[in-house]
Amino acid sequence: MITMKDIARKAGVSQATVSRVLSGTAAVSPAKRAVVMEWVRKFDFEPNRSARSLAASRSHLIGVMLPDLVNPYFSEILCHIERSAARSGYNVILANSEGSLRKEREIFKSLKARQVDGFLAGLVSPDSPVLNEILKQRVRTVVVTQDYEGIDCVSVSHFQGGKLVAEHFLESGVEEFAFFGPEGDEKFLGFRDTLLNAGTAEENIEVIGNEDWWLSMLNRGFHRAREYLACHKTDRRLGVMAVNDPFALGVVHAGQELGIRIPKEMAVVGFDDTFICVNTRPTLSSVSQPTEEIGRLAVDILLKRIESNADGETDRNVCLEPRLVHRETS
Amino acid sequence: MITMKDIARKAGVSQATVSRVLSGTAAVSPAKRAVVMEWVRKFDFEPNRSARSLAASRSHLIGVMLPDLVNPYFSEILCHIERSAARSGYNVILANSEGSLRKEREIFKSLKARQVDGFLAGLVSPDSPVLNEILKQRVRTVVVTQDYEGIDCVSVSHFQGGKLVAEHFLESGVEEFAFFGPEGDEKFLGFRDTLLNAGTAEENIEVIGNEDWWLSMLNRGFHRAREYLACHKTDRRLGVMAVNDPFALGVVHAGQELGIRIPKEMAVVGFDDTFICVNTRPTLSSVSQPTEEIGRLAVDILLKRIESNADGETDRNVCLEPRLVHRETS
DNA sequence: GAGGCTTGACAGATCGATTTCTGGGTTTAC
DNA sequence: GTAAACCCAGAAATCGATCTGTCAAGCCTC
Repeated sequence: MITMKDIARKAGVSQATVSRVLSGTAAVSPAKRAVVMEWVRKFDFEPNRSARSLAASRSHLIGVMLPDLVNPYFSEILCHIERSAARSGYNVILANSEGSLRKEREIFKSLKARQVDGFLAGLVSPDSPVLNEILKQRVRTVVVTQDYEGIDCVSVSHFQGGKLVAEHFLESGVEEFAFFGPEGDEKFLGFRDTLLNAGTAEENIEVIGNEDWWLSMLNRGFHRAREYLACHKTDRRLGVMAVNDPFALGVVHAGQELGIRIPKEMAVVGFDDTFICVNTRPTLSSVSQPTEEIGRLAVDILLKRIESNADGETDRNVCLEPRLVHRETS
Repeated sequence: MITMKDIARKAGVSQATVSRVLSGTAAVSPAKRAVVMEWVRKFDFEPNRSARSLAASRSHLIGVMLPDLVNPYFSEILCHIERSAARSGYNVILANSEGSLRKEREIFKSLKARQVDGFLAGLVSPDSPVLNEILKQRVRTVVVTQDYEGIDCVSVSHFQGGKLVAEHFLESGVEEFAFFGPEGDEKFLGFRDTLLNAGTAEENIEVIGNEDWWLSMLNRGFHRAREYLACHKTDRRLGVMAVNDPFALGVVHAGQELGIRIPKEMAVVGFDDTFICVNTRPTLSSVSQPTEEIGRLAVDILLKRIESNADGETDRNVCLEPRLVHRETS
């Protein structure tokens, strides 16, 4: 392997000078700079990043931890994160917590040991043990898709999203309501609050799938939905809100199999407005989140923290507005 | 930051001993080992990976380069790669080439500088400039989803996949054929070969979307399909094979908008059999690729190369068989 | 109990960069 | 004309681990 020392010897300068030329941290005379650059080009030299990280204690690496990689919502965010990071000369080290708090902790620990300059994390739940670490400022982190006090966050108000869906259902004459997803989810709270405030009776709001629902979302969603719908015969119009699009698709699919007419007898609204929505029949109504903006902003905020060493400042908490995209399932 | 030296001092042993305990490379007496481990736990110590990489010239990092992250096919593979790697104590550094040869080269160069122990790469095309680098064994690489001579590859025979679709179309009385995707694609070759061998006239086989089709696949697919179908009125049954599922969905969607009955007037088959297929109406026929196996095998092969230092051996070229999954669009 | 072998542990070199310290040579200032 | 300021560049320390060389201690064996 070719090192800076080699370049220095070839160019007849000291190693320090080569370093200065490459990192641009200090002035070097044009003449020497040119000689160095020539040899750098000749050998197609790239400085060893491990050595660089060690010496400078900056890795130009950001850790990205997400609870799921197959859900297109996270894929999209990941994609935009990677792009923004690459543009700024950072690489992304990816880890999937698969919805497990244990893995979340392990990942944090191991990536911290990798000297990542910062984290972008979609957390599994508000009970996540890594929240403490983040709060203690042990690792620079921007949380994506959730919103916590005292931490940099880029999120969409899920509460607001739930509210939008509830309002939409109420306007369109839905009388019974179901939420497919975990009860503690903000969007459910927004959904329920709005319904209750509008005078809906508590017993007309049901929650399905309140256990660990992350893995094999799709089949689970479909099967739970079929189960539920099969024994829930009624002639009042049902409105189902799902925790995400794949789940909503499972519900639609199950409904179709059982001969339930959509949206006449049952309205379904998903969440995240992933690209699936427009490519399914009927097209799926969903709550849209600006994934590009989320990814881009998260990286921006994190890099600003990193590069200005601005830890003391108050948290930059960006909350974007969701939008209900009304399509054929509602 | 707490280092091995600190642990050594606390435990009253030398740094080397701490290193041995942690990496298990040499024997240490149970007594000392216990003392060391105690302090490691007490401080929740993790050795600095940059330093470790530098000294051992092993990073336990693998670079994953894919041409697209939004297409669920790649998401799934990525997900399985990440999981397998994590299980073996490796982290994944992710880069998206976005279908650009220039980016592919840059990514390779920069990740090589990061001292990755190896690469998993889905290449953009057989002209990719990084193929040379790989062949020269400059970087240990396993190519996923394509098959090249003299390189470790894990792939599915796309040719065979195309053949399956062609046979399926022929059996079900399709008379005109279209392929949505780049002409050079192996699956198209398999598709066309089979058709020609069966006596189909060349002018009944059309290729649409022969330019750079990677970006914003979906809208492109839909619009191109609508364009094509609108001016392609005929009463002979049309069979469309698409280069991937999102693209196929675009075709279905376009067909529906134009009032074309599916599968009666037009049969559509996608590729990759991603989870979208079963969650769209009509359900989408597709050629299935075992993404889990691909991801797992790719990691296995790469790690075996890395850990046994077995560079000289012949390439391990795994070619998996595709399977046609027949659903409602055909 | 002397010599050979194994085992355990330390000191120190090393990996390949960054960065501080230092000093020679120039320019600016008064 | 001398002092102060400044710019460049080299030597050497440093980052935090791994790994080699060395030596002491313990255990057999004869």
